[in-house]
Parts: sequence; C-alpha cells; structure tokens
Amino acid sequence: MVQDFFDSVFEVVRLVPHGRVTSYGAVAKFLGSGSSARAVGYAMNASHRVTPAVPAHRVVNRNGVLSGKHHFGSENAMADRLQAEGITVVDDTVHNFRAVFWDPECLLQNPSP
DNA sequence: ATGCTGACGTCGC
DNA sequence: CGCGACGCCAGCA
Repeated sequence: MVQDFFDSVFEVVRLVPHGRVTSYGAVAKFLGSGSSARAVGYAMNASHRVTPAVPAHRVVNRNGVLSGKHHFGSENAMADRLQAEGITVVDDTVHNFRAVFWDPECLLQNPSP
C-alpha cells in the first residue's frame, strides 16, 4: 500500500536512469492511474521539498517538452541539466525524445537490482 | 471553511 | 483535422 501518490511518483522518478527521461503520463500509468497525469505533474511541484532530491528535470510532458522548466529557478536549469546528461534539448524540447525516453514499465521487463 | 488553480493526458465532438 | 472538456491530487488565496 502506497503511502501517498506523491511518494510513488518520487520513487519512480528517482529510478529514472541517468541520461534518460520519462513523461508524466508514463509515471501515472505505471502507478495504475493513467488519468492522474496531472497529479504526477503536481507531485513534481512538491518534489523540490522532498529528499533525496527528485530529478524532476528528467520528467517531461508527452511531447518531450520541458513543460515545467519555469519551475526550476532558472529557465535554462532544466534544459542545461538534461544536456549535461547527454540529452539534446532544443527550444525547450527533448530531441530524439523517443530515444532517451525511459518507461518505468521497463523495470517489470528488466528487473535490474 | 470553500474554491480555484496548476509542471498532463485521453477521449469526444 | 482542430478545438474543447473531463479526470486526477494537493497546495494556496
């Protein structure tokens, strides 16, 4: 039993591999609530006050757009971090989004400790 | 105490 | 094909 929808989101986001990104809907769907993508996004809002720090910058919308980059203190902070991990970000949008996209369901197919 | 908004996604018309 | 409305959760005025 999950303690909170937020905690679940934080855990999944923290599981995102370095150099990979995921989408709100993917996390929401993984949690079992594909309709709560919005709640996932809002969870990110509270992620900054959670420890350990949640790599919210690795979470983008379905279009691969850095929807919440405005919430990172600096508008370039999110894109800069993604590029620092090897992710190409152009015009606040993740290039080759499909290539760097990481789905939490991957854990179910490749349970890596 | 109540209501609204907000980092999305999916379905319908 | 384009646009709108709905559903979800929590924080904040």
